[in-house]
Amino acid sequence: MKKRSYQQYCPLATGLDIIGQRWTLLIVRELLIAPKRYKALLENLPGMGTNLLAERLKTLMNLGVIEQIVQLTPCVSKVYQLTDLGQELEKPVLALTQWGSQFLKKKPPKFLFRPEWVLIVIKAAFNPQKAAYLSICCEWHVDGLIFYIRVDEGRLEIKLGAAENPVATVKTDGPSFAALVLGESRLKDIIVKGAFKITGSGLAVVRMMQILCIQDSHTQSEIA
Amino acid sequence: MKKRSYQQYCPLATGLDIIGQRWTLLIVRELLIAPKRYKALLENLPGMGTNLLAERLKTLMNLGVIEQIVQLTPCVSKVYQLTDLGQELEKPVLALTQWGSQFLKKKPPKFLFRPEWVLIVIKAAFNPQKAAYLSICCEWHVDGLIFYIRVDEGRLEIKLGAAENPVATVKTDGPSFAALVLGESRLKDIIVKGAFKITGSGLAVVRMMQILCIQDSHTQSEIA
DNA sequence: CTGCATCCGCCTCGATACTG
DNA sequence: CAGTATCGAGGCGGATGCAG
Repeated sequence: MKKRSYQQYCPLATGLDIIGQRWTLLIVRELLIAPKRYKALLENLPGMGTNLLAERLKTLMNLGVIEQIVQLTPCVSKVYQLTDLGQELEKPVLALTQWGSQFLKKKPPKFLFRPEWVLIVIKAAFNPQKAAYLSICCEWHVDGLIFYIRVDEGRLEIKLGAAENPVATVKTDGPSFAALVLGESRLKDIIVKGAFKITGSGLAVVRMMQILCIQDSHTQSEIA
Repeated sequence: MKKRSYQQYCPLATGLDIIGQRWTLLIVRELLIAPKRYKALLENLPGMGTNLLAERLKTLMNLGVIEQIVQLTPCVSKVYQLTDLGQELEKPVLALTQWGSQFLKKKPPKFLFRPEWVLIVIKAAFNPQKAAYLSICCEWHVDGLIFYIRVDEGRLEIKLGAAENPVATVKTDGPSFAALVLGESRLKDIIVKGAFKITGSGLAVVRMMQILCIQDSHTQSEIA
């Protein structure tokens, strides 16, 4: 039960002592998307032993990174969620996500995929400057997952669930959505393939995707 | 020799497959400060097996994160340094550093300490808005380590070595420097203790430290 | 002396089985 | 559903050996 520590008076080493072990940041990723119950975490983290998950959750709770609460909607259940301290891990997670995305392209398609993870990529790649003077809200249905993306006054909002007043609704499949966001496919090609069904303003969707797709760092620095 | 992978089509998981193993990000931290030779890395990472360091370095080289070059100054030697790809890890490292710094305060003083690490904290905590309209360059001698910090037009520059035209030169010890940057001691108290010797403009040093010290997140959000 | 490679004991991890 | 218990395998840490 004793922990392995770097024993260094350094914030990075101290942080890694807490969230640097295997699987821990992936647990945080899952909870950044939404609070989840024990079983849901296990399902999204295949390969992780159930004992290890239990121990990680216990440790993170002791450290005040996550907490366990009783959720009332949509049904009564015990779920784990990030505390404010844990929520502050969003910045590091997004930074690592942005860095890691350039290695993703040549990955075998056998790997596990969840459309929620693409939402993190969008957050990581978001550039407020590109979104200036735009105000769009789209609802998405990707592999059964429903969420909306709202861009307004240079701010980005992504939430699970249906939107209130979307200007467009898009239905597509996970791989197409990922390829689009990662810049591996063009919107035009995916629409032609028929994997993209738009209800409402198509122009709004086009505009939004111009903002959300990953750009290479050269392009980004030009704009900044 | 086979690697353990998360097998997920997710940028975060992919990134962690590369730099998520034990010690790897600390190697990156060392190389973010300056290129180093094998032995120097080993000295700054006590507890790490020499075999493990060799294997990590090899892996990182194969992945294009670091490279080995022949350094000519100050003496001819083979050193490891970050590639452009590796340099892009600065953002994640700084983000994790900022997060981890709030856990640092109650750490036992027996832990290993290097003044270079404080430089990363300064970079992580730097807020361009606070530095607006300021132009200061100070040279520091901390536990024998010489470096300078330049603030100019909202930009921060930290480099090892002597400054060209510093408005002030400060000599102090590592713990005082760390306590100051981490906001655990006030500049006044450290000067009174005699652990702080300023040559040149004392006001410049005071101004600069107001910028460089860690602020709690509440204060930062007020300014932003 | 630096820059690794080899060997070995141990701790962590991953899979399965089991319990409240 | 939410964990706990168990155990084999593999990554890690320390000591040592060796070549340039």
